[in-house]
Amino acid sequence: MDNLCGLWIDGEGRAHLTVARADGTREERVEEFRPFAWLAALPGGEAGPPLPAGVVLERLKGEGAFTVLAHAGSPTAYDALVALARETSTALDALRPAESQFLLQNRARLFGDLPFAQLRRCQLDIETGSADGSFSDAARPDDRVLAIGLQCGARQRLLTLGEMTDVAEKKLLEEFNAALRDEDPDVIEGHNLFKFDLDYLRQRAKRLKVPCAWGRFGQKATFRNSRLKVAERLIDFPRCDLPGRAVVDTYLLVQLHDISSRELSSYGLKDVAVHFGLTPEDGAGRTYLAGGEIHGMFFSDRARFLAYLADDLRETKGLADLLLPTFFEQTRTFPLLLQEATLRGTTAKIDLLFLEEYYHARQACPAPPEVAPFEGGFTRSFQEGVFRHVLHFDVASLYPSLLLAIGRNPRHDALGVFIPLLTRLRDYRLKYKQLARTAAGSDERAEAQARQASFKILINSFYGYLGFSGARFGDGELAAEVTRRGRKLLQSLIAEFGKNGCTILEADTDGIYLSSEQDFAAPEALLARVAPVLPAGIGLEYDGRYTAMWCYKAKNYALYDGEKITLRGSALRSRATEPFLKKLTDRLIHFLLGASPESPLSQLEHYRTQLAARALPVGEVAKSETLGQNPDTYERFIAEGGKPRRAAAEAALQLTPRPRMGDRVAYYITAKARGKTADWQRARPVALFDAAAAPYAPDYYLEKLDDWLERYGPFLGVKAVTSGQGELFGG
DNA sequence: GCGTGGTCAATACCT
DNA sequence: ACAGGTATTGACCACGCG
Repeated sequence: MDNLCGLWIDGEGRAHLTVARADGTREERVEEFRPFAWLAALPGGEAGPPLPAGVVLERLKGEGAFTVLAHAGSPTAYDALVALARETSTALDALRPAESQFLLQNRARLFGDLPFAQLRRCQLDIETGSADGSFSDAARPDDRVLAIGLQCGARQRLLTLGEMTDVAEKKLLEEFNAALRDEDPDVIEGHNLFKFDLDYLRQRAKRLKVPCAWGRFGQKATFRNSRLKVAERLIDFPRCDLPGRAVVDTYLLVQLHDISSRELSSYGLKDVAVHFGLTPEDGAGRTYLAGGEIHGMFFSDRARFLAYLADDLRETKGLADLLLPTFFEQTRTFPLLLQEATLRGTTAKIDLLFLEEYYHARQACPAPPEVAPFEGGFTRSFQEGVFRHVLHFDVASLYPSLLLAIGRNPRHDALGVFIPLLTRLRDYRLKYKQLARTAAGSDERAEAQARQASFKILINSFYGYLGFSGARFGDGELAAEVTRRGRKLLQSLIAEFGKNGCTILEADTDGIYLSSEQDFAAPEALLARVAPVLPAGIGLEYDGRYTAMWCYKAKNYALYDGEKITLRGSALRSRATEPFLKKLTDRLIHFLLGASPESPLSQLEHYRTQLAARALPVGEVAKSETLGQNPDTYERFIAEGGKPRRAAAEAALQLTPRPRMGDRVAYYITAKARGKTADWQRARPVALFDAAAAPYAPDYYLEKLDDWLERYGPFLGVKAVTSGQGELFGG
């Protein structure tokens, strides 16, 4: 079986395919490609202007915003079509990139039945030096690329700079081009390679007049500014595309992974590698170099320098081993490139499956609908305080199950693609979930596990797709019907558990925490008594039990199972919280849940003393926030009198190089001064901490301790006392 | 100039 | 550019007070 491992549409409109042969080698083929686009009408009407040469129009079946399909025989014809559409004000909708058009048109997918282990992967990492010891900057002539590390399967190529000259650096960049050409990888992986490695190499290559010929078929890289949405925040990065290859940034994959796991405190390679167990916690066997040491080590101890580079490559590969298979699976499912699978959202992916059917059926396509705001899941905190004998139940795949139970396709899905697709994906997932447990080989089990996990994510996003105004086949009313049934269902469960003598503690969307001493030993029996209230096709599951639960507020609670503590909610685990307050809250929770005999109050007093003496490290008091906009944008905004001003953004303006949107900025608050009272006027980056000239303001942080006590004291039986500490440390 | 009480936007989190 | 719901924080404004 021939498996497609690379695809590129050239400027002449030809498709260049890289196909894996059975022996693992790669073969190139060229195929014809006819670009296409959807049009809202015949350009200029029935008696409109003549069509450009090479353009063929077809009227599509059915109703919809796009009733005409246009095929172009060449890129020139295609450009003429776009121009004609613009001149005649005819809405035109084209899939991007062209590679997706090709895949959709041929019902083809990348990788076919290629095992992940046979994907030709290459890790990349560069080390750079700076003439003056500061952070290396590609724009400075004398800051240089010292080494380029490539790891391709078992082969490692550590290319190094021969001498500190332009000639030598140019030679290094040329060697890199040659190495990539020889290894011919399907994928290039690196940690933060968009924002650092590739960007740095691009700048040096431009300066030294070396082409960035890193693509297949001898093609050059292209760069453009792009943006990725990771949960609530946007990340800005200079995207790099290589014809015929995928570029994968594990720094982005790690952040996408952390949306659901939320266990990472830093996204840096070294920390993440330890978290995932790729390197032992004590760093044994791993060579570490501080940023400032790298340049010197290149000359003083080359072996150590190279060991460090090799370890970076090893960790990067380990990360991609864990995080890339999901996207590899998606690429086999959707008509898109692997790189697109890592950088695009779920809407784009689901849209592609719809459009593939509509294209081949020659059916008119809708435009995305208006979606009115609608009510979501039922959420309520029923109790506050500490409870014992806690059980957790939840409904299995609530929203997908409800969608299938309703069985209705979105309003504009004339072909009825949605429900059959969801059914098929669910059946696939169940099949692979089974295989992940029972398959003979461990590789096979891992592959099945990756598939089922990837399908799970996809299935769960179908509901969100319906409610999104950018989804071509969205249907807000159907989404609203799903949540309405979900609320009703959860409330009937709450009532039923109540009838069975349980104390309901907290309910959120599809799950219920309750306390019941008599059922604690036999939760399955309780489940059997309650489950009959559920409609067919909806299953309730017993998910776990806990010796104690502290209920704080809606969506904010802590669980203790006798071994470990689980925290939920922004109040209890926000990464923006000052570390010393976070530690205090952790102590409180351990104490309340019976995991520790020590009251947090002694620690609180300790903090008071330390703060007063400014003995607490600045890292303990600093807040760290993710930037929601670029510092340059913020600067322009305030220059025009924009408000409100923000402490984190003000701190970002003080840093060089300036951080970007999506980066985290840690800052502390300095002393109050005349005309400088607000936080934003007193904020200073931790990176610029100066204990003598700009120490932190103890009174500011002592006040935070008072606020903490006022908020959490009642759970310890402490009445809130307002102290006058603030006056003692002013100025 | 300073505290207070209210609104609003931004951020981080949950299912 | 998948959804809505909740908690928290800080900026800002109007206000009263001195």
